[in-house]
Amino acid sequence: MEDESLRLDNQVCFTVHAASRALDGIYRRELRDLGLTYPQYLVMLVLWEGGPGAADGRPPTVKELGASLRLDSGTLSPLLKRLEAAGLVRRDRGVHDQRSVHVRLTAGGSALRRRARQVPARIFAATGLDEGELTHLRHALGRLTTALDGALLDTAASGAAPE
Amino acid sequence: MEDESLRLDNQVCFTVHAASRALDGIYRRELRDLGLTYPQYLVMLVLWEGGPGAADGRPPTVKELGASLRLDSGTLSPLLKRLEAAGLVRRDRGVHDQRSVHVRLTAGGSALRRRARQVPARIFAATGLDEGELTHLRHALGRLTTALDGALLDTAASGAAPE
DNA sequence: TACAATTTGACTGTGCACAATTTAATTGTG
DNA sequence: CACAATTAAATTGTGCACAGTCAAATTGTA
Repeated sequence: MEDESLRLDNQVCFTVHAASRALDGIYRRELRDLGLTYPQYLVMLVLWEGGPGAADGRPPTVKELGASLRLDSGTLSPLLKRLEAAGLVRRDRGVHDQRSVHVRLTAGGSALRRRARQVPARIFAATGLDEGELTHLRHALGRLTTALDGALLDTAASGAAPE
Repeated sequence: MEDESLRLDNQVCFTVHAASRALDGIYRRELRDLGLTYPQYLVMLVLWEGGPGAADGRPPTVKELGASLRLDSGTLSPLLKRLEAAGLVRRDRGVHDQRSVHVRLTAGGSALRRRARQVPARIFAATGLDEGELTHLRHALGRLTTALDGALLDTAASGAAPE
């Protein structure tokens, strides 16, 4: 047989994967009435909060949205177009820098916030965990993600050491 | 402002999502040489273990594979076709039940196991967590997934209670 | 045997995620 | 001003995930 700890990390990876999909399933159900998917909901959350540049009155760019949610343009561009088609956001080229696309809520997009208010409570209930467990889980996953991102930066090095 | 615990669960959901993607990125790097994606690697792991019906000498069906990995045929069918195209597995209709498709390793698929042996250790190292933390995380995520799956079964009920 | 119900897997369409490339606009430098 | 380098989005292609639908095969029952 093999080292138990090696088996263990596979299982952890699997449970992270499974939990992510289970969470996606719950959000799918809770957001169906709002016509949103989970990633779309995340984008709307950021916009409802005022966006990454909430300090300024300026609406956030695609790049800023992507940075705060860790999504790239290949994911965000079509997603934002769908939100625009649904009448929830507007996309306008920047005045100063024509490369930038600023994303702002429409009246309909802002109005949706009220209907989305009950979503977190329902998700919280579905998790079956209490506040302390969620906090602990959040910290553990945060450390995990930070470590993984760090490991991913050391790309070229750490070549396959034989044996 | 709002209840802090409501904010918290959104963050947990986000960290699960983020951790899942970070993990996917690490696996992408570690499995590139083997020509596998993470879900494909999971399928190969199950097959290397002998499959869900390891007790019998019988190779597992697509349905059995899906049950053990929580993947449905819409995901598994094309995935297995890619593994077959890569020469790693063979798919044969069952003799007794022509509806079933049995999946078995080819010689190449079995041989790949040796090259994949070092993968778990590298992933384990990349997580930056020790065995105890991984165990704890695994249990917490397991409870979370179980609760979410349970909540997902109570679909029709729990209608939107207003107020 | 004939037929309805169930089971199984494939197929289609939508959407997320990421890598790689492309295009357009800006900035820096001579 | 001209031109190279950089930056921002969009686009393309591959693959995962799931809902919904479909066809084929089996099973149960009359």
